[in-house]
Amino acid sequence: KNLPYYSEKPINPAIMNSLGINKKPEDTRVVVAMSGGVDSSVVAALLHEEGYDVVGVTLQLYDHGEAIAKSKTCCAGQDIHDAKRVAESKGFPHYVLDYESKFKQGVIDDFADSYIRGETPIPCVRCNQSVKFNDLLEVAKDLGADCMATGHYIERKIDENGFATLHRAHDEGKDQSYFLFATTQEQLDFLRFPLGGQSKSETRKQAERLGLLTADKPDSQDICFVPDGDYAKVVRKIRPEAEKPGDIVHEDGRIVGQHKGIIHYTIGQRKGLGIGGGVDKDNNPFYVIRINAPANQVIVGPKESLARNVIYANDCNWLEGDIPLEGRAINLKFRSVMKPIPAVIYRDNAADGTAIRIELPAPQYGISAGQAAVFYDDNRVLGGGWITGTEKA
RNA sequence: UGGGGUGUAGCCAAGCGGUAAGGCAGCGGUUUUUGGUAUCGCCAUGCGCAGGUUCGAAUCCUGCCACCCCAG
Repeated sequence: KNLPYYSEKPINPAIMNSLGINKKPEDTRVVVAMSGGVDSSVVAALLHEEGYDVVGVTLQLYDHGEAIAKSKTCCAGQDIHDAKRVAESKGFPHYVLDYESKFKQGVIDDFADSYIRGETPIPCVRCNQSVKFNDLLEVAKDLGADCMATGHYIERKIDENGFATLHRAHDEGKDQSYFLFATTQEQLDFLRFPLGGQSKSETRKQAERLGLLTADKPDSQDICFVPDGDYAKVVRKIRPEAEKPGDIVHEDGRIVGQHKGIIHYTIGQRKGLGIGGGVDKDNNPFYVIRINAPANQVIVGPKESLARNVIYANDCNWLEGDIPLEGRAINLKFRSVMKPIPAVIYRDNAADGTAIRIELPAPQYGISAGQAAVFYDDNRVLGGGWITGTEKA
């Protein structure tokens, strides 16, 4: 499943429509994944304006009662109504699919279990990976679509051989490539990201020009299914047994405080530990260095103790022809908001072929298992994997 | 109850007669479709308590209290 995949038929740009399909727009059916926000609304309205056979689909992902009041959400409550009204106003069909149970199994449960293991999950990647680019994409195919478009800020380009490649968005501030590293070549062949080449402000302007009621909706942020920023509450609800208080242990072995339960912490975290001065000589702040889930301990230490120059990752997705065997120089992001840094990846032959070792020339801080390591060649997305551990060599 | 020491914000701590540094923690803002980081701002009308000296005391004096150490 993680083997490299190539399109059967290379695309000839000369005869393509704007979505890269060799048909007239009116004969091209495109399913637009509409979250209820500005971006996907614009995508749908724009394609409809171009004359495409647009079908809007919105997934209902989680509890609609609780989320209605929250403004920066997607895929629930008010957002579903907004998507529907955009479709109605433009006159293209729109469907709402109940994916609550799939979302719970594929995203929310994984989120909780990851925290319980002492990791730090990225539900947004899981969501793209499972519900959106797997399940919804299948639905789109069932609907007879030629492709599926989303409002993600990421660019899909056709290379000189006619194959689809992924690239960071032009609007660097909005680039979502970090959250889409798990997109497979097969999925990429079917997907379209019309906003990847434009800025958010352009999208807003288009929304206004098109008269969309979502034009002024705030950007979504935080985890969509966490209503008030209290993600621990979500974990607690699913796994009530998960929140056991325990010791905060200094890396030298001293017990320096009590924690509220491992799920409240992540590697690199400084705030919220409640450990005051006098523990160390210089009153330097403490950071979470490690989370020992079996012992129910949070291990803290000075910032230097966070330094790492080796990262291990597995379940890697590769969008380039060859899965790198050894010593491929790439640029790395292990956080959504960071400038890519140089690194070298080595394939781990001992594992199933999707595990790798990453070496960093300069140490980095606060890298947590459960997060993603995403690889770039300049702006091209080469793929990425899930961080399983780190090392100070 | 012989000797010595220390008592400054939740914690560490500077100041040693001129009107309370700094750090940690905490709180708030900014940044951000993950956690987090980073960054900016706020945070002691009062220095164990009570008197006294002085124009002026956390700083000097007296008494008391508390804790620590060494002797018992």
